[in-house]
Amino acid sequence: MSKRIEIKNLLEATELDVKVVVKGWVRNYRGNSFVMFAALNDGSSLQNLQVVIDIEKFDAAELKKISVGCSLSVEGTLKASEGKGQRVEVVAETIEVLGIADPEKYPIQPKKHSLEFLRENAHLRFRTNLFGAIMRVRHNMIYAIHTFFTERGFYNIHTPLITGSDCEGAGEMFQVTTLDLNNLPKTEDGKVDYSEDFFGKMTNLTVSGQLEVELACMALSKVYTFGPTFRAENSNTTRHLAEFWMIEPEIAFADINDDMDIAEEFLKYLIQYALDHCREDLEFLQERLIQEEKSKPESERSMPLIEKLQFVLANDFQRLTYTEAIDILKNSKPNQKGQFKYKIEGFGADLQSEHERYLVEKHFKKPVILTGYPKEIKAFYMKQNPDGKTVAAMDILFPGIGEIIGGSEREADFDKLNKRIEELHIPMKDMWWYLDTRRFGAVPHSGFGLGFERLMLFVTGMTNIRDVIPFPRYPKSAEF
RNA sequence: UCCCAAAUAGCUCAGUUGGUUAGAGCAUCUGACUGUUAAUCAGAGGGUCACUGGUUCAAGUCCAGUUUUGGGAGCCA
Repeated sequence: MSKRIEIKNLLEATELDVKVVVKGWVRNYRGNSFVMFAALNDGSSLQNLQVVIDIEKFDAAELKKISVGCSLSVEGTLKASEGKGQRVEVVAETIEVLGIADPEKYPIQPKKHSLEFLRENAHLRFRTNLFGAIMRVRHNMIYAIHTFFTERGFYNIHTPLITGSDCEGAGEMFQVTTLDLNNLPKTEDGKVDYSEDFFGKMTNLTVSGQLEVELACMALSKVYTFGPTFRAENSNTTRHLAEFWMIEPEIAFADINDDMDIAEEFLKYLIQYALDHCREDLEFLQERLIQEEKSKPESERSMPLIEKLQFVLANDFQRLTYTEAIDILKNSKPNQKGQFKYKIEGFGADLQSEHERYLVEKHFKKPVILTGYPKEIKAFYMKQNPDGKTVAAMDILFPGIGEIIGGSEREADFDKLNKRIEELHIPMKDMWWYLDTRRFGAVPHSGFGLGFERLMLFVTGMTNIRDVIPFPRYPKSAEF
């Protein structure tokens, strides 16, 4: 007998009445004392394949082993379905139960489960329609990211996950050590003696690959890093993870406008790719959202998922400066009526998520790119504008997500960068290598960071970031 | 970390002003039914009411602490 055929291919097959081998997991099992029906799924498609089992032809003890969650290998004939719910089905001739799933103990039922329950069973949640769809979309987005950059002459640089610099400034870090925590070597003044540690110094998991990818940029011109990043912030929200994946391109000879152009093109490319390659899964996700929002009043319901994605493609992102945004917010109704928790008084205010949401969801009603932030609220490496008070930073704000991309033109001038580092008292003794990019052949360059799971939230319409990554890591949670 | 809410059967939930033996639907098990679509119908089993302590004649219900979960905030991607 031939090799197994993936269910996706069988469902699309035009040649019927042929012998096939199909393998997968039973999603549903029902019938009567004469004929049983097993809905089989192998992950190749959202759709299940119906396996028809004529009870007379099989050993009763073997059939008894079949239940929801078990794995089967089936040989049979692909036929036009006699029933109404599907085009084709496989009439089984031999069935082997590869692995049983005790129905008293298997937690995934053929019904809707709460996302909380599935998070507690994250090891099994892949076996649901929802997480199958999410993981297929996730894979397609990963592939599209590499395709986008490859097509444009970018090189993928693997930046280190273990870093010896402690001044990246992007958040709290997880320490990496092989020292015996119960018996730490100490220096004469009583501090931990890191010269005894594996790397001979204190090391952490990276919070960003940007500084390293800038080094490669100063030779390869167009580069990107796409890897996991780690933040030890104690943040418990639907938008933060302790371990998440970030895409950080860095482009030589590009200014802040080039940076915005490519960031917008990038996001639109990824959304278009999802629409072109994940249609069935997106339709499923859309339907799920519609069902979920049925309890809400009509005015609070959001645009259907696919329509929302198409809307983003069809419209230019609204570009404006931080100063212009402050003006809009200052004069906005909620600000004047005191409906904002943090009132906008004028230049210098850090925008809170309520303000970003107002701009994106109420005022412009589309994605917004904000530029020219006050230097005080942005990172040290951003290019200082001639006005002496703002930097060439840009944030892309998406509805429902908030900041999806943060980027900037980098300060290429050694003296200006060094002065900023001194002003902020950043400990740069371990960062001599970064400053060398400005000492030797510095060029204007720009880049940005896209939080991959935030993109996934937008594309899938999911609302909790813990549901768009296979194994979420967040405070008090590293079970699976 | 802060604010608000919640934790009852495998799952989703109900449980009145504190008062006999804590309920339902789904799932599971048994049976019925010749093609089902989250099949249907009948019956059965299934509970340390998150944990610890307190108030009370009496606590799933009230109080305190702890843990976990959800929503929001901060930090950010």
